Amino acid sequence: MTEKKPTLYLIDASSYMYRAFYAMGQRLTAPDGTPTQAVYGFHQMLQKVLKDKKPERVCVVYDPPGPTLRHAIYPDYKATRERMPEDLVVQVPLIKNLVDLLGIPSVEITGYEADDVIAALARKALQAGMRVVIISGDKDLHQLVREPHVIQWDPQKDEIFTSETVERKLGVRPEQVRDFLALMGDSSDNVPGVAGVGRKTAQNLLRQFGTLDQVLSRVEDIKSAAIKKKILAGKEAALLSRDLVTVREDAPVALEPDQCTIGAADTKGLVAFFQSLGFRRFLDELAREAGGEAAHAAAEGLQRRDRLVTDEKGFSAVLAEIAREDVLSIDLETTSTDAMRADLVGVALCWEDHQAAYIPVGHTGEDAGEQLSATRVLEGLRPFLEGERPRKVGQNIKYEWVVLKRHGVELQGIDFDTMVASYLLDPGNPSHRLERIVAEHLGESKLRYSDVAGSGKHQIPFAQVPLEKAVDYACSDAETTFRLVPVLREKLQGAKLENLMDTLERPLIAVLARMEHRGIRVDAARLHELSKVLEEGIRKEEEAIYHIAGGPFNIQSPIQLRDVLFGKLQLPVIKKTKTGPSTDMSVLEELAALHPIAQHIVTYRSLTKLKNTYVDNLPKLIHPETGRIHTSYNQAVTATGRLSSSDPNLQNIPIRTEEGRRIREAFVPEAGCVLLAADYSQIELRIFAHYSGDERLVAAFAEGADIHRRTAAEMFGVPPHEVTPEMRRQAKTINFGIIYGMGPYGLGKQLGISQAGAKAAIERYFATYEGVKGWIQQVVEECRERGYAETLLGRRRYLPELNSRNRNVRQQGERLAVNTTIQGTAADLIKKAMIDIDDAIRKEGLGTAMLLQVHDELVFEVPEDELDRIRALVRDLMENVHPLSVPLVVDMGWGANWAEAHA
DNA sequence: GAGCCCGCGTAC
DNA sequence: GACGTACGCGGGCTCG
Repeated sequence: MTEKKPTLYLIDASSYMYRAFYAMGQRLTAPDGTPTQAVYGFHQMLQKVLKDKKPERVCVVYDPPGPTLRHAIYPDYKATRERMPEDLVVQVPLIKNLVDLLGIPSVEITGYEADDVIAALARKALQAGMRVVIISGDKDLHQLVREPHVIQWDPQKDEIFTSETVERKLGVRPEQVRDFLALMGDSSDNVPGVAGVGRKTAQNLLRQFGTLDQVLSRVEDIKSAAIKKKILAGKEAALLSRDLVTVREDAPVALEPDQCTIGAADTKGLVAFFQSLGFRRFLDELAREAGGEAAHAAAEGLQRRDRLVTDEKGFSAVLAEIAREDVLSIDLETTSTDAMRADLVGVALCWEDHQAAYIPVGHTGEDAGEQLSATRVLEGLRPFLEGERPRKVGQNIKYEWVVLKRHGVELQGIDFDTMVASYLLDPGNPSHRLERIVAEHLGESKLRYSDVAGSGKHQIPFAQVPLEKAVDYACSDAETTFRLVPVLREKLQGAKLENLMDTLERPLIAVLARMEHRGIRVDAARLHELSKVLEEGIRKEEEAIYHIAGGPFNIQSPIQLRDVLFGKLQLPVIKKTKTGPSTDMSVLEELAALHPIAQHIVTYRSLTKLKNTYVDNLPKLIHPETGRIHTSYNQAVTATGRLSSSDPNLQNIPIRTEEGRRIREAFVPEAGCVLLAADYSQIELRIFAHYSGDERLVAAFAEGADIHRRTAAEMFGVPPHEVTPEMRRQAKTINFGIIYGMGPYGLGKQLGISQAGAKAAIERYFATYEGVKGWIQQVVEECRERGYAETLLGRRRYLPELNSRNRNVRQQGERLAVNTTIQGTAADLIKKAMIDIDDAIRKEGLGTAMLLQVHDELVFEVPEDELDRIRALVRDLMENVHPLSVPLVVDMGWGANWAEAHA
């Protein structure tokens, strides 16, 4: 039996600090706001090493602050590196503290990079007869690999680097890595390498000559004259680069491999440490594994105390406590994510950190046992829910509002919504789910819905979830929401977003809830008739298409359609998508000149679109009890601040075509009412004029001119009455294109003119409106400096694109800067108008209901005798929502359906 | 069969 | 690669 050689694990700290910092995908923070994601990720990495390898000898190696020997050789070494982000800088001492608390030895030597210290320690270990595992993802360290004695391992990607894997990855053996990097250079460390020699050439040279020295001494043997020339010219640079990339083994390390044993962890210290950073998961683990009394106590302290309330006694105790509180977090558990169809299953409440209560009212699982009735619970809670106090907070509390309203309770005193707050802090983030918000702002992981109810087809209704799990889940929702409130409020304050929250988004919640709850009446019979008409039209188009194509096929299948158009019929490919030739509208329009099938496909598409998306689906969404359609308005989706609408989306109901308008005819008012549509005329262009301050643009709006006609007249140098429809169309396209940041290419495509012609048109536009160009440049620059676009009411959207080194990405950022400022301001204004109008309607006790918002349009259901009053009120509040340097103008129409209201 | 992506088309 | 913001449909692919 041979004694197993001990192994020394050398951890390259910087590598994992940076990676954890950037790779988490989300920003974690401690309760006090300190960023923590690098600490979190670093600890995860350490745990993986400790658990998987149970190492006896470990050493964490840090990079020292300040210059190293390499800077003496080459002052520009790592000169292109950006400085360590401040959010990471503050985490470095935390990480060092963590390593010490865990009892893991560490070393840092002034003037020597971690790589060099690792090499020196590795050499010592080999001499002592040990094996070495280098823990790092860094390719510079590949040069030290000498299996079986030295290997490199990246625990995060679980990648092991041996001679073989290094060769597969880089195309050279580990001992050639330094020469390889010396030849090709390393842009991340600003190592120059030989100009003109890249990865491939470097590989080929080393394959032929073995080492850099051989390459340089046998330069005459290089076959390619061009490469020979580059090597001769770059000899100095190559030698310098080799000095830079070579890991040296002579760092003065006092620490001996034998001393690198893990000491006892300071459990008490770790508990305090994890507690201060809010790492509940690690605390739990510590309590489970270390079993220290202190850890148990601490985990206990952070552990929620959940109360399950199933009887009158428990419920009255809860009510008595709530009565004394200022803030109440509420989360309803129900049978559906659709608030208009949801029945109550339970109520979770929280009014104190780390404590929550769950009151089941509709559990049907085997373990359900005694429960209070929904009616009883709502009656008991009513005074608190319908009063201003306690103030109510929730995650997407609009949902609670609608469900409660359907259960006869009108929620008042909404104080805060964590979803909305998270959205305001970073509207570009695609998720504002509670689980993600908790991870980002509390640094905790949370029980997920799928953890208790399963997912996919295994998902069970919440009512059947075992009560114990249900309590845990519901309480965790209510309680984390409660604790998020002060954290998010402070962050809103820090970002100057508190006012936007308090005066716009929060008051909007109840307005939207009322709109959703009210819904809009839809004439199903009318849609049914339309469906038949469309069906007949579709049948005819199908027939024509099959006839031309010489047989039936699925026109809705892009693959089959491509086959017919570009295979069978040999039509030219105009445009390509990722997967093949495009068949979209712009392509078919071009093909229409060449072949009759194209027009039929366009018509077929438009008819099936209307039928499938709208006509046949809207009736399915009519609520059985109200006979109306209740869309959901999402307040936390768009990057610009607009609302979005879904289930169904009532913000993209057709209007531009005749058949499309037939669909709007099916949206009708209640008997005795009319539908009133009020839309802002050219709101985005007006905002653009306001911001740019361009005198002619402002004057045009001040005079009430037809802006597209005016633009055409100015650009083409003709009097307004001589502007042709074609000229006006071009001007209109440019007006919109400018807001979207459209370039000559896009404008040319859109107008069907040459790119040169489009370029000239844009130049004419800028010459006409002299203030525009300057404002665009100014707003882009401001956004770049601040890091975000800002709207009139202070809404922010972060635009990291503006500092990208990639030109395309940067230009994209510039378009976003302009467009978000405009679009987001329009969103601010109509949201404020909605709040003002809702207020006025309620104050005056009117019977009118706001039903829909379509970005620049509001739709109301108005009792006939209120129409005059409402028209005046809506116009006044919309037009005077906020003073701008141009007037805001509202167009209105009304009638017996939504189409008529637009006439 | 569920879940996801793609191409496409509707709105502002 | 080139014009911003959304939602949702049908086809078709992947995965279990």
